[in-house]
Amino acid sequence: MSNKTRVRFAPAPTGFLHIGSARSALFNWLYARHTGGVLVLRIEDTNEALKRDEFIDAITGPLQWLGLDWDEGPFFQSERTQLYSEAVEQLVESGQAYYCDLSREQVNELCEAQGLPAGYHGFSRDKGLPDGEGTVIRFRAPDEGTTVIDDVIRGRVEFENAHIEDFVIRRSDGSSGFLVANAVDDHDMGITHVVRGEDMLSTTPKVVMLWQALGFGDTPTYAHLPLLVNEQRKKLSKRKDDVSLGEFRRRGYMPEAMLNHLALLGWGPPDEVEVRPVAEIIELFDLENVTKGAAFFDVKKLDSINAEYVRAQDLDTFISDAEPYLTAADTPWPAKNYSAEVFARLASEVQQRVATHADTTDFVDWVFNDEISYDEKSWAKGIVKAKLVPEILAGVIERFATCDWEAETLADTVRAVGDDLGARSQVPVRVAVTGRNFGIPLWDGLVALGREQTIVRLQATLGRL
RNA sequence: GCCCCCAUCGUCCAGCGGCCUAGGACGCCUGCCUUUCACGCAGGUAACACGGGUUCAAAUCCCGUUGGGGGUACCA
Repeated sequence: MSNKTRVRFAPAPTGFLHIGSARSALFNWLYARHTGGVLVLRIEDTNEALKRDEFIDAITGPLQWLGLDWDEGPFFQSERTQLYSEAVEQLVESGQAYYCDLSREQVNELCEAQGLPAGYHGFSRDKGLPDGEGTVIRFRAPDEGTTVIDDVIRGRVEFENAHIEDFVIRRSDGSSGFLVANAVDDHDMGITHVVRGEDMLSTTPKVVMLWQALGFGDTPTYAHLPLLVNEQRKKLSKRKDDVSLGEFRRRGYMPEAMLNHLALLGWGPPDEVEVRPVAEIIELFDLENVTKGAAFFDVKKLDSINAEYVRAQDLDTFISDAEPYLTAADTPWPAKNYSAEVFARLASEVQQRVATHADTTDFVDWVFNDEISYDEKSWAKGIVKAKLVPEILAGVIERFATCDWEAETLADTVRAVGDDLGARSQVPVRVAVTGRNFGIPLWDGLVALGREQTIVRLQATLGRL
């Protein structure tokens, strides 16, 4: 094997991929690409309950969406159990592991009876118990010395061996635990750098102990990434936090923007240019520059980055990316009202204003919907607080009845009405016709809406005053 | 409880002993542009957790305190 960098992304298939895992995958990928190395995808399904096919797509789908490709795998730990069993066997034979028939409850009782703090305390260590039903195998963790992790991000981290109890490496159902699988696979797959979340830092000495006990030689280099946290500064949780990558995709975020934002969580380019092509991120990325402190995933920032990516699209791409949201089943307007031609005329103005493609509907709903609803704030600001509104609306209605129904004329007409009255006429008209006091330029939309419908809305508003 | 990690604007990142009266981005606020909004442009608000050292010099190094987080399973 060459001296190429080999990293791995090794998620447990526990449902949808969340942004924390995606960030780990991304940093592994960036490092692999930056160094011209290899990214291995490994599914850690050592637990019987995790071996479910539908969970695999939940991992690979989002990775592909983000554009994170892997070079080897996916490998499934559930298909490699023989290797783990052999390793466990080797440890038992060499006296570095032993059988134990104590249940968790029994362990707790023993602790209490002997006045010991909670923990295992090697109760069965020297009993020479045989294998049997309900028996587990525990690793004989060294009692003295320290296990040192030279972490690329955190520096030297020391664990006193005395603090590490004899942990289970084979469960009572005969399956091997994740720690052995981890050591065996990282060794077998020639992993040179283990890049993962900081929540794994505490288990690292256990894996290192196994690694040494199995005679694997030098361990990989470790790099523990800062955690992604929620507003309460707690590790992101699937249950409590809004973290599904698929959900962000559904909400219309672009994968490039998501990737860009994720890359900025725990890392920053030396030149402080944040929004940039992935090729440049790869070029500039390095594990050495990864931050130590936990980072909060701020959707506001994502919105801003996404908006920048959207604005940078060429018009046709923007239109085709927005199209699914405009023709979805849940649009605010009846499907039959939608016109791709009309949208195409309004698209460039919409593109400048949306944060995501999904937002597109908010800017054109008034054109395609039969009726509008007035936004409360807009009504207050654009109608209640504006002056001469009845006069403006009446004036516009009168002239709209007969003027050319063409964008420039409509703009001039509204302006003229305002000028004649010495008032600002656009906002009241805008609220009357769209329901809001902000949005794309009115005129092309009005052309599409039609003279009749426009006048109906202006009169309806006048009627409400 | 025990073990481990972390600590610069509200948020994300820069700073790796002097260039820092701490820089950029997002957010927020103001102005310009524009008879809407947005974009763009010009400004503004806002941070080195605290206490001791070390040093001619500390946001940067060391120790402690406080605060936050992670781990403590026959989950990964």
